[in-house]
Amino acid sequence: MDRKEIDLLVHRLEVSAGGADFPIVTQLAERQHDPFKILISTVLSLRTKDEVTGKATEKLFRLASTPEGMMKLSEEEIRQAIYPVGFYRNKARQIPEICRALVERFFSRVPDTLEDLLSLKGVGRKTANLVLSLGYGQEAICVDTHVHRISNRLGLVKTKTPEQTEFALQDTLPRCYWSRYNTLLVSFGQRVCRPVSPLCSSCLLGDLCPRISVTSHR
DNA sequence: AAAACGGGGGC
DNA sequence: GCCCCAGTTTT
Repeated sequence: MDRKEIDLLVHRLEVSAGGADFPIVTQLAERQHDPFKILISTVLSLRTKDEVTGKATEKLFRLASTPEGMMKLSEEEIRQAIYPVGFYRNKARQIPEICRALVERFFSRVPDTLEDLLSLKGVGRKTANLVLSLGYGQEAICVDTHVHRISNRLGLVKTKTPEQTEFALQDTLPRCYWSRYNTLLVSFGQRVCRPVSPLCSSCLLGDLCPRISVTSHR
């Protein structure tokens, strides 16, 4: 795919995804420039729907809004605040640990490099790249299941794992699109090009989509 | 009753 | 690479 086709693809994705008035885009924008909030809400969001995690994040931040405060919360307090995100074993336990690590190792600040972020227990490539992209305004490709699935569905990459997708997209997409592509594909993936029963009738990709029986592969 | 959900860790 | 984790909603 050459530069012109990529430009067109990104533009059509933008239109199909509903542009800036899509709730997720708005929500993400509101959290911008607060890396700590982005980090915590992303940990909460793992395998959980976004509307749920948005509310949970607000409730949790009402209890404590800094790493110092949050590391003192008990698992039970956190569990109550973040209901019903699920996966409490991981989340309610990891959040104070992450906060403690921030305080002890990073002067109570969220790191702004991939390596430092990945050193936090419970933070993987998806979370780390989202913090870089949204929290620090760096161009970073953040690959979740939506980005992985659709990038392959569109034939943009041919990869097996999310990590391979991340590197393949770095080779394929011009850097100026990296962060935009993240947000776009998440909206597009949740709203239009869903894992099952995709809404092809309201998709505007047209001939840019291979349209090989959409149900036959992810 | 299954599958799905902005994954990550341990091995 | 594979397996485990584990709660709520959607199909």
